Amino acid sequence: MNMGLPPIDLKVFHDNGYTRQECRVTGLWFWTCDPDRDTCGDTEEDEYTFIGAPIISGYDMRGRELKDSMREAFIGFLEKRGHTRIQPYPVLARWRDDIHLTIASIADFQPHVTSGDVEPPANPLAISQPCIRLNDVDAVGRSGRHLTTFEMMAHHVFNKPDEGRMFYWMEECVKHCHDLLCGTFGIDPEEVTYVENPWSGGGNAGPAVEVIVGGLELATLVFMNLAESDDGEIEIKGVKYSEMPLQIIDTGYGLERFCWAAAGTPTIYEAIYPESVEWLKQMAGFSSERFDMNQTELDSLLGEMSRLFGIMNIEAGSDGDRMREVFLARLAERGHSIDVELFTAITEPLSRIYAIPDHMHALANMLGDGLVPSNAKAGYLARMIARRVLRMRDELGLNLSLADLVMHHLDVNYSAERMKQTQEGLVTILKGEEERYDEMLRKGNQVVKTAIKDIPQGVDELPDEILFTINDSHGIAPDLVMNIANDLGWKNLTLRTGFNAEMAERHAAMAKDAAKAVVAKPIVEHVPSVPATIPLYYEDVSQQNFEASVLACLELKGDDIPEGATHGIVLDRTCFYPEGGGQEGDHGSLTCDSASNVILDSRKVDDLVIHLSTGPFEVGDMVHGELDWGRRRQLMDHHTAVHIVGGAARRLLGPHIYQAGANKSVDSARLDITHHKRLSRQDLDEIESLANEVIQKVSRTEKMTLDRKDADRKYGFDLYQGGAPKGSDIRILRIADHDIQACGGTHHDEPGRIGQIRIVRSNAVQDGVERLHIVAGDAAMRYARNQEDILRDAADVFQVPVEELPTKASRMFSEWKDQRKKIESLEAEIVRLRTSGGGEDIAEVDGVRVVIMEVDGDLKTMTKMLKELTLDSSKPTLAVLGSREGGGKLMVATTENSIASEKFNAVDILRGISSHIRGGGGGRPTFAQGGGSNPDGLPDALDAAKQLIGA
RNA sequence: GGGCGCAUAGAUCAGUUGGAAGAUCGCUUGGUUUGCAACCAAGAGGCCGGGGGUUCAAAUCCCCCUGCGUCCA
Repeated sequence: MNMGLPPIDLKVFHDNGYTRQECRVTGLWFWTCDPDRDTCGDTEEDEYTFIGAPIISGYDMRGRELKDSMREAFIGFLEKRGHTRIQPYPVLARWRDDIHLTIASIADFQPHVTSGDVEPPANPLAISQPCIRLNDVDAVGRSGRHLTTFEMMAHHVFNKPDEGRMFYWMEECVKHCHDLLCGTFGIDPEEVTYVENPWSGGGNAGPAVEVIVGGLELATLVFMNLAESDDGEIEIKGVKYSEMPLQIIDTGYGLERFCWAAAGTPTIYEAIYPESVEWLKQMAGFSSERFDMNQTELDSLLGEMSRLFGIMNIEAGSDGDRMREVFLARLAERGHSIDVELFTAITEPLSRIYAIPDHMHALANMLGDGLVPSNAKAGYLARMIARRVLRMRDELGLNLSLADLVMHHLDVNYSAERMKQTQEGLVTILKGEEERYDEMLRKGNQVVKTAIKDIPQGVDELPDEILFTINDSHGIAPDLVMNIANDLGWKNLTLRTGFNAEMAERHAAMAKDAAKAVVAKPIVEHVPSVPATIPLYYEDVSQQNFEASVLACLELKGDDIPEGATHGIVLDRTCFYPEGGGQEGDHGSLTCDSASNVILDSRKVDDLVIHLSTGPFEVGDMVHGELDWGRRRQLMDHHTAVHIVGGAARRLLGPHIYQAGANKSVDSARLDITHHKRLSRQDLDEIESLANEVIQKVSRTEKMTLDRKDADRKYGFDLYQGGAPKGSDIRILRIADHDIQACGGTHHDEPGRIGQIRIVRSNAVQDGVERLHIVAGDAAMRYARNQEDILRDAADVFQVPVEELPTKASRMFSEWKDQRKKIESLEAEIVRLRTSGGGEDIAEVDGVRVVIMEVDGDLKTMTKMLKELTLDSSKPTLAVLGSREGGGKLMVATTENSIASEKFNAVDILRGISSHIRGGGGGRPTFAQGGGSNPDGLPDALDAAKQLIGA
């Protein structure tokens, strides 16, 4: 067995004088042409060499202009060498269902191209793909090099050696890279090391080369030719792999890092966002004078710090205090002796000034692609970024809104032609986010106040549970809680070292618990190996019956089987549409000479349609299939209507409207759309009107099947509203220019057949996703009739015409309220009358008025009576009331703070007498109440009370 | 996708182990003042989100629904 991978020994290395060495620090093998070098370049001993001394020359510009030239140089170089330029994909990975954001250029081609099912858009190709990665979001601004959003420049090759298609492999790939670095960019070859470091992930692996330039990893070249396999002959990190037919070159060149190496600025942020950094420094009053330095001294210090950060690994959650000590000690070794205060005073504001433009860029990328902020899924990521910006803005004391920040960013750093969202839409969304953030802070203050009000002001720590709950449930981070508590007077409070790391661990543990995915049980145990079912429903959507032969008859399994269905029938062809794309499966019947069965549902398993039948057929039977056409037509009404409503919503509300889910049943349809605020009835009316206009105006829907590559190119990724489809052929439904999407459902050829569309109501599925409830065709009429029935029934109750229902109902309601109040005051009056006189119920014991009587009424009425009796402090009273209602009720009360309450304990008296009604009870010493299950014992209970008290 | 929290007067929110529905602001009326602000006094204003359950007793405990918030993946 061949353990591991062979050395990467290429002609291009030898031709350029490179030799293979083992790194003294990491133990990795690497190639270098510097005779003195014994480290691979990416170690804690290899400092950046380009700070203040650009390693790539000829790029004096900064910011957007620098990025544009660098990108152009890269792609232009590859174009000259036979690569085709591909336009970047969106940062929202809508063609995938496993990730929200595009995290690498290769993500564009996963899973269909990398699996070999679909041809790449070009081969070999060159691209610069905007990516977003939020794993290291805490390090952004602090490390000098981390970014949440960056462009991954790449050349990709998809080889199929078995089919004789081998474009190029390692040798040519590394040569392209080396020629680019040392030729086009003029980098000194001694600064470049190639580190052998096999790559593995997601079931694939292969040899890989990390390209380190001046101590910074500028690129990675991955040669993916292995797939996980139990009897594989190559082992990497304990997993066995074998070669696969598709061999892919996946490279990644960090555009921003090239820019940094060409600019030689203290941090990467000054290279790519220089105007923003300057602007924010000004706005925040950050200048060298503030630290008693001149600009040169400050720059030199920052450069030194950046070099140090480059070799010290700052991990989120590591011990900040210790890290800082080591850092400051090493900084002092380099002639920059500063104390902790100065260090903090410089790095805290600066890290925010650096992070804000990066975060704004990520926001522009995400929202620009039409993302709507939300409390779940990808939308949450955008909200989190927006909140981080707002938080940093507040900490910097900037008098700027999120909208101000984004406008500045678009103006200075962004190429607006990339944006699908309008600038106006962007500003509206961000204004909404800022309002929400302000509201969260306001509420948070209140929450903290309530949570800590019983905690003594002298303590120095808050219970962990309080901090966890406030963070998780109210969005107030622990250190913000400290600030708020401090303002409220708890001056000694501090946050325990490592608390934030503990909280992160806790969240990680929770996420682990939640990871147990529920997999739906298959409805058949074994999928038979018979030819794929031919779908007649695509050729003619109005075909209602057909002849077919039975290929398999299966036993049905699982919980998800309709009542009465016993067998799954597989035919060679069918008009039964199987459940899919939110459209429910068809019903109907199958008949042959010897049997006739009802079909209760149709499902798709792999490429077979399974007819859920009430009985079996023999394999080989010729059957006649008959569709429940009323049901199917209604489903088509609803499915087609959903497309039309979605298109109408997009046209009226904006380009961020995207389908987040849909369901089409017989009674109604649901369409979930992404939108940043709740829809009003007026919004719904407008969408409804436009949808009905479309039905009238568009005479035919257009259906076509395209190769995925052509579909992507022609219509873009908005096609995949219904989710990421599988396979290489994409069925497309087009309703004029109104709506175009990939969809495998059945639709009317003529939209007019729907008749009418009504949007019944909307509700929020989650923040940022609005669910529209739609009825169309006959269902719309049934719905309208049903509504009218409800109205008529309600009107009959009030005995008024339907038109007068609202007036009548509101008058009845206010009368009911008035009368309720009147009854209350009358009850009080009765109590006053009953308790004011002398009578046999009233006695006096030791100067305390004692009232013992049986009354009518429930606990609430009795409570009022007791109030009347005992609230007057000039007449100290002990009252015992009993009622026969609900099994018998007893109440005992004394006048508070009087001789009555001193002499008598209401709870004791109640307990002493409640046995007579077989019950219990309790309360306070001055007010007790109880009940039982023996109303007839009430007189005895009251007599017992008299004896007990001595009245 | 998973977790947590909230819903009480027109507004903002308290409400302890289940046992008498509250505060502040606003509102109305009266007083004070040339007038306003301020102040004093009195008063009105509650299906405690909806539905079910447990209990002698639920704003409070349990379940479901609706609306809202928030954290994590």
